[in-house]
Amino acid sequence: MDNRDKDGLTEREYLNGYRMADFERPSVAADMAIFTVTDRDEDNYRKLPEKELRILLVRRGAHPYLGQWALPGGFVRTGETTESAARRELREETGVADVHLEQLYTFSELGRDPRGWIMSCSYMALIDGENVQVKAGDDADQAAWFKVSYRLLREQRDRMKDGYVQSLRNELILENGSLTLTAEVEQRTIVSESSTSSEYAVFSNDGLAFDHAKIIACAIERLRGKASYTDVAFHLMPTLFTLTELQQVYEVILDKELLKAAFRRKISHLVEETDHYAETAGHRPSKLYRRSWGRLN
Amino acid sequence: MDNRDKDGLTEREYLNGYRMADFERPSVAADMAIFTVTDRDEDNYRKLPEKELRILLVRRGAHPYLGQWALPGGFVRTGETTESAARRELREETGVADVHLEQLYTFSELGRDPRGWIMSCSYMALIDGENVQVKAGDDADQAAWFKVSYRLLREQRDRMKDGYVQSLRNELILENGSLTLTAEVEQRTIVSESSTSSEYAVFSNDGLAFDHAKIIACAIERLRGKASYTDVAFHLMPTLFTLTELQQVYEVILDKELLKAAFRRKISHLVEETDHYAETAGHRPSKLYRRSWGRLN
DNA sequence: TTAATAGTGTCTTTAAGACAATATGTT
DNA sequence: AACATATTGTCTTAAAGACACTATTAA
Repeated sequence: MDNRDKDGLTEREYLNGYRMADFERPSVAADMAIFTVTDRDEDNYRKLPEKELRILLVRRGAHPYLGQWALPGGFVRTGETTESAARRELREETGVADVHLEQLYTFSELGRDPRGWIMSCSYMALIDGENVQVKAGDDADQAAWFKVSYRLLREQRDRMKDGYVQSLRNELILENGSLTLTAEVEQRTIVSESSTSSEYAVFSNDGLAFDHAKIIACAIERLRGKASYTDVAFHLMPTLFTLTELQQVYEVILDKELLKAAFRRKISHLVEETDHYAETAGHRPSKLYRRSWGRLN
Repeated sequence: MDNRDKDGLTEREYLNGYRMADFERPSVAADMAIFTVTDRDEDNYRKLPEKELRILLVRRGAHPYLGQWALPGGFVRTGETTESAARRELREETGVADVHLEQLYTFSELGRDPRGWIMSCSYMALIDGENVQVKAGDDADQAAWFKVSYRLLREQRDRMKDGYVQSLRNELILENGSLTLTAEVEQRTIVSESSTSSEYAVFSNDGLAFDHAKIIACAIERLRGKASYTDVAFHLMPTLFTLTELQQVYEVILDKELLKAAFRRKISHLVEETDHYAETAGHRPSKLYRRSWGRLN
């Protein structure tokens, strides 16, 4: 380890004399798509409540994008990793510490923030519905949970000489009470012999700050993807739950109905019965299950 | 849009007066795991050559990690996105422009670079074997293609009160001629009711600079994952190829043998026959296929 | 003819889709 | 009994695994 470089310096000597080169550096922010699933109030008390996927947004009280809604987030500070910055913001915003957090993507397009050169390392967080301490809906921090809808509007595929271009136009609708934010996000994928490249473009955008519509689209697609081949969705569940609730959570994530019998077969090895039953309401009560740590695959 | 903030400023006024806050900012590098697949020379000319997965590494000519091997990469400069920085480095390093490039993960652990606060936004690139202009093996830029082997050494799962901890210890071996770099990378996943978190730790490391063993592990796992449910692997193929070659490429990526009949069924809708045949060598010649742009799913 | 690979056929196993039948609470 | 959901059974369909058989070339 006392290798010497072309100037005859050891590593220690080199580093002692090292000044971080004097070029401009970007700011890096950690922004988060925090999801939870909640019950929608049901008029008929004998019917089961429907589930809704919700995301936490914060109303901006300062320029830029004053008054618009943004993902919770903030700059990564000295001594922090992007993940610890995300956790700090999460704690500040929701008071919850123990949540599922995973990195999504780092956005670095020029001009994504009018204040200057700012990258966003984005994260997805999942919180179980019962842990959602309010701080939502109240006006304290101007944070609120928005119901999420993300649906394919148009699909187009154009054949090229050596490949094709595929455009998936999705409509993102975020609702909180009478407040509705909408955006159209297009995912354009160019596939050729030598490469596949995919990027998001925001078409219309009503009420969302920065490029956060892109980040939200990216998060939803990640959530859908992982829900179908991993067990992340369990992080949206409370400790005890019924199989119907579990299925509803999958359905609201995937935005698609599932067959009951097949669903139960598929997740049977991930859960185990308990002795408890759901407090019933006008019909046969269902067993409560918990997540099983037996042998998963 | 002439919203005024609490100081009575419009957005334009605010931005004109805005100085990027004076806290320290990180440097951001773009580092790349560039893969290709090449033939191994075969002694018996009647046998088919085996395929090898290879990765491009660069020998460091300066501190830190002088003399060790690193992923190609460099700092993101003003006016660049992380992706354009990656493309620039790729062009400088290989001369190839049109390759498959996808973002992997942003590493930001403190101390990952002794020079200071430096994040790495990592990318995976795939180049088809025939496009690999040398610049490999030659000593020009001290860049070389290393054969990749990444195998599970040990798997362990410890049950916890509300979850489990899983450790997957993998051995990474990179070979170029008589030069061998090795590292043991452990992926530790902690699964609890409320979260799943996964991180890499490097145990032993012989010859790889920085935390690049982690990045390489991450890239290999991404490549394996995507190969099994997308068609990225085609980006490692030349325009015309035999089905056996295609299968070999899948096998070398997944590090596992596949059944011929099943494999052909599975990829049949992704390829189309041509009139050409492989130049034969002591046995029945095989048809050449090309990628099909018909209807993919 | 033999070595070696190319290409296909088919039986089995497993998982998913579809849908119906039965069970058990409350009102 | 009627309502509403819970839970299970089973037939069908589709995909994957396993393995063997036939085909075709050069040496």
